Amino acid sequence: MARPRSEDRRNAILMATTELIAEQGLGAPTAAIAKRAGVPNGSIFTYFKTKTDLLNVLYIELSREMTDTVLARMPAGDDIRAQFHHLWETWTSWGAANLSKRRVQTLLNVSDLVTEQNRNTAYEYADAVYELFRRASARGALRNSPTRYIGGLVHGLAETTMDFIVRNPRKAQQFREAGFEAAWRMLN
Amino acid sequence: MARPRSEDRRNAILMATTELIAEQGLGAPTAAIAKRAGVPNGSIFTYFKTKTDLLNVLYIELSREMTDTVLARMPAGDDIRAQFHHLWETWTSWGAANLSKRRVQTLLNVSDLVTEQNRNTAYEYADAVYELFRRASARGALRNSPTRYIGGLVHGLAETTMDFIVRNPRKAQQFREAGFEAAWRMLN
Amino acid sequence: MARPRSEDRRNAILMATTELIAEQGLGAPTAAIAKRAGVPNGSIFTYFKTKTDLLNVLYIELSREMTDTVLARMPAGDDIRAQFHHLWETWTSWGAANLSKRRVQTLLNVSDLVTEQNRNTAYEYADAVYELFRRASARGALRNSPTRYIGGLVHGLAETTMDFIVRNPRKAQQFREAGFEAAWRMLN
Amino acid sequence: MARPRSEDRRNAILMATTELIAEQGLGAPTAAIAKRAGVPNGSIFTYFKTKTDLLNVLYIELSREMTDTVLARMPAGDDIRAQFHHLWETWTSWGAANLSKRRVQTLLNVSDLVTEQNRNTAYEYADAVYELFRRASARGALRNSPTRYIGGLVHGLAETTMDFIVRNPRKAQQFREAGFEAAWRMLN
DNA sequence: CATGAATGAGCGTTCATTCAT
DNA sequence: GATGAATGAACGCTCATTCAT
Repeated sequence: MARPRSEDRRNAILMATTELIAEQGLGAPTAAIAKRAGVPNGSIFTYFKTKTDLLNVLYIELSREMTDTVLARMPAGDDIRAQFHHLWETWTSWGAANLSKRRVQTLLNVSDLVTEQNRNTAYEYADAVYELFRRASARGALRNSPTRYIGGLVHGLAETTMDFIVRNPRKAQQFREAGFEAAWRMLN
Repeated sequence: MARPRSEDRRNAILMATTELIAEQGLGAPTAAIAKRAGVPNGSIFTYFKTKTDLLNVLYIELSREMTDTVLARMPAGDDIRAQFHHLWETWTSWGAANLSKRRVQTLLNVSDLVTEQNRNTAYEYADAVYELFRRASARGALRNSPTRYIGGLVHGLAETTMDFIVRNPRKAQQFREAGFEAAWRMLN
Repeated sequence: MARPRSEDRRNAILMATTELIAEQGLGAPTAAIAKRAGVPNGSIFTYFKTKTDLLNVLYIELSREMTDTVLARMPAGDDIRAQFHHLWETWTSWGAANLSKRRVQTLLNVSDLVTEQNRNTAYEYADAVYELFRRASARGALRNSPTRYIGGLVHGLAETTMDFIVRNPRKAQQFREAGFEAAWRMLN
Repeated sequence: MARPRSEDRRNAILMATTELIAEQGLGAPTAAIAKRAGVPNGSIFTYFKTKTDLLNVLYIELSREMTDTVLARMPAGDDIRAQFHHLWETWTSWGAANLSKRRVQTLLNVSDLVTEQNRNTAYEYADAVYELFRRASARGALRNSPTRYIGGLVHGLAETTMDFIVRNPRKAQQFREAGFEAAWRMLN
């Protein structure tokens, strides 16, 4: 009966958080976030219990968005190279096009604000991605390594590749292709 | 020219900084660092102009230590695989044995506190390392990629490998070996 | 005129307030009180104009309950000692059995939230009690002192006695008896 | 070698705290206290770790001051009535002359901010006072009651008496005398 | 130079009250 | 009337840096 919580406000806060964290780091003040989002500073805390909670939610949402992006329109069938290629392209494209989101992910990944539980949740959500890694590496040097380790390795390569694409966008295609080939060789 | 016991203090501060940043993140208060170092809190600012300056110096010192470590006892001659193997072993061993230092490096790498200039200085100091990467990849998929990019890719793999070694020390050798083989394939 | 289930809500709020103030002090948030009472937080302000108003009402209700308690089954007649004894017993028993209510009274008594007017209202409601004090002290050292002062003195003794009973319930009877005798001597 | 902590500043903070707590209650903001004391608001926390700590220190200091006051110039010898009278006079005089301090004591006494340990410290410091109570009541109704309980009873009487003196200063002498006589009878 | 107190802007969070639904 | 989100001033406390001693 009362005014319902507004999905828009919640999203505005999450977007503002992404922008400000990207600009100023994890220390970005909640008051500044609120201002950017166009809400009074107390409202942050009606939508998120603490700043840490806000950042955890953001972490989850960004992880999901990234996973959804790389899995969307994934080629069906058995052509693992094509599938891995699709993943690589959509991943690096998303990252290059979403600088703030990626920066926030990077900062949250190395911070100790995100709970282990939420890290696991994100991992599980990306199950299909890891399954792809596993299949791609089934006959290579990593065939006996934990899936999560393989995922970590690919993640490292993708991150570096996105960094260089962003720093030198004109050579984006070269980085993307060289990176893909390097990753594929690593797995095989 | 003589700096009485200054050098000791300076080092005490740098070590304390490493420990506290590793424990508490970049927000670790200078006063706490001073306390850990056993020096009065004002002293930090006689040895380093600002906290940012202190962190930049630390970044440089850690980079150098790491570079020195991987280059020490590097096999001479033409056996690039042996050389890369030596680098991989010393690197991951150093990282697994110096948790705090590595954590600080990670935090500083993603922070915007370290100046571009200092990042370059560290890069240049590691020249021989990058030269090794270049030679190791001279005939592979990355043969036309910038040396720094290649270095970034290897760095990503090493980081991931150290993370997993630390998290599961009993399988250290397996991660180290699988990681080496994966990196080598990536380069070739 | 009919107030549907209002009376229930009002009482639920008053009870919840008693509990929470006892637990957390006068700073207990209205939102927490509402939650404890099982009503939406806005409801507090439909039943009470402000938090201060709520506390004033509570003060009055607690005062009345206490007065009613000590006067209930009061022996009729002229035996003042018996009457004072009845009052002493019921008072200290009520206090020992109603920790939260007594704690709230204590906090409100020393706060400046309760209006002078409401303090007077409570005093007047307890008229018969004070009259008993006056008669009990009619020939003692306090014979010329204001009734309210005498009441204050007895109140102080009763409070201390209840504190000690609560802290050491196994000796309740000893405190109650010694306290009674002490009070009686004070008055005579 | 550095600037030493200033006893003056510390005292200024304690005095300002006393005044502001008396005026506004325990919720008086530390910033307002600092302003009143003429120090920057951060200074409060160089002299006291937290607001709670400040209040605990204040509690102790006020307790000591009161104890010192009532014991100063205490008549030597065996005349217990004279000694108790001295205590009663100095106590009620001190209380009537130090409104703010007494108000703060009252507020702290019922708050849960003061630790049990500090309450005990204050109690122990007042040892000679309690010893006097014990002797004064050695043959009365309270002869078998714990000293601390007896002290509590006397405390209640003194508090009430001071309240009435303050509210009606012209009758101060009457309250003081009647109160003394009442207390003495209670004890005997 | 050594020391550690001084400084005050800034932070995350709370909360009584209002008011849109 | 019932509901609970909206509001924003206020709070206790922190901290990099300065500077009196």
